[in-house]
Amino acid sequence: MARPLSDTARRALIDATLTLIAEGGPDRVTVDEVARRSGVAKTTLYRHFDSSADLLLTALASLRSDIGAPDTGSLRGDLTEMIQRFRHLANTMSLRDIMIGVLNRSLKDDEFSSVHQRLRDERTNPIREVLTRAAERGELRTDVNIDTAIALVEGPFIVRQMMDDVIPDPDEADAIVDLILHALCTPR
Amino acid sequence: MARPLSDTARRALIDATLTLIAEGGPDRVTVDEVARRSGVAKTTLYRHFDSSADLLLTALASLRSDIGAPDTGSLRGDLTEMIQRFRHLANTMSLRDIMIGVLNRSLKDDEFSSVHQRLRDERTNPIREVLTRAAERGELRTDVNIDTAIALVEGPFIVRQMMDDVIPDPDEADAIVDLILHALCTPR
DNA sequence: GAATTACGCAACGACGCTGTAGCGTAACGG
DNA sequence: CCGTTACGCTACAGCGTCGTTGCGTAATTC
Repeated sequence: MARPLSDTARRALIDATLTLIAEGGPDRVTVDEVARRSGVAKTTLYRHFDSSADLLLTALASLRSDIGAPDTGSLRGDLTEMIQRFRHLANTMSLRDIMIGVLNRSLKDDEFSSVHQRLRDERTNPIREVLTRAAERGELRTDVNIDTAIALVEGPFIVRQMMDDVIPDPDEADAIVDLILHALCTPR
Repeated sequence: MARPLSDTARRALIDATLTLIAEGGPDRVTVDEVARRSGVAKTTLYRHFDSSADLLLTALASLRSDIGAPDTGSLRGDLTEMIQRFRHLANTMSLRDIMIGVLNRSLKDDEFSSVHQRLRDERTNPIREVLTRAAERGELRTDVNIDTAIALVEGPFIVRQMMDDVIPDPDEADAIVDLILHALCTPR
């Protein structure tokens, strides 16, 4: 009948939430802080979202960490390009805090498991794609399982980022790629 | 002069804390629950420990996740054995919850960073050891950097455990080891 | 055996956070 | 232009957790 929920307010809320997430992961998001930063009253926040979790999950749903699958013509080229994009993404937001925060919440809340799953897919799908193309080109040995190969590719980078809080520099990335290619490719 | 702090109470507290940690990670540890399970009064808990964090850190300090470095004579044998031990450890306690929980706390508390660091060392040191021995035996290519190799070895398992919540079964483990050996070893 | 002090218990205060109530104001739809 | 309803504000209730207080009891040291 009368005044509808303002889309501006909704966006401001989600934007503020995303900013907080990007700064330090989900744990840094509190309704008071979101309200303060967005300039939207807390009461209004609850008119737009059922709960703190609802807001957080909605914001996370619009958090794109997609890295895409390049097609340079060689597996080495594709991997190097993907690592480059990954480095850029990790410099844009505190990817580590986000992953750890989401992971931690997913221990207790299935809704967050889905978010984690989606983030995981956005990371592995491009790897699967470039590996599949490499296989079609005959670059890969025929006895390698694709899922195992994916774990081998992303593993070292996940470990360096999550465990050591270090994003491999280009040199180290090249060294890792070398090892990966040795593992996966037909000897020539 | 008179009655000293009871070592029995202290142990009961730490044991209860460790049990809770093993069950579901640090987040499951609350002073009330520790007091309840240990049968020790909460007031007594605070006579033994400065704070909840103090108790938790003390308990974590006595949490051994050491996996040791086997010496079977071959890199393949060593890795397979280590994976076996890892599987056993992960079945004994909720290793994933612990790692994630510690990691999450380490985002905000440096004391937990040290714990994470120690757990990390207990995991990587054995790998370093078996890799070094493999290098001495001439199994490894001479151009592989040891730290890069470590990341390559543990990466796939960390990913499978932390991200997928799956502990590789022996078959998958073997497949991963095959890839690792292809990456690291001299072609023969 | 006496002095000292840890222990258990129950209750409570403090803190950070989520979510709500009441009310005046202003924006939007008919 | 009028009715409806979102909005902002302030204050507050609720919840889970940590940490404390006061007190009676019992263990341990000298």
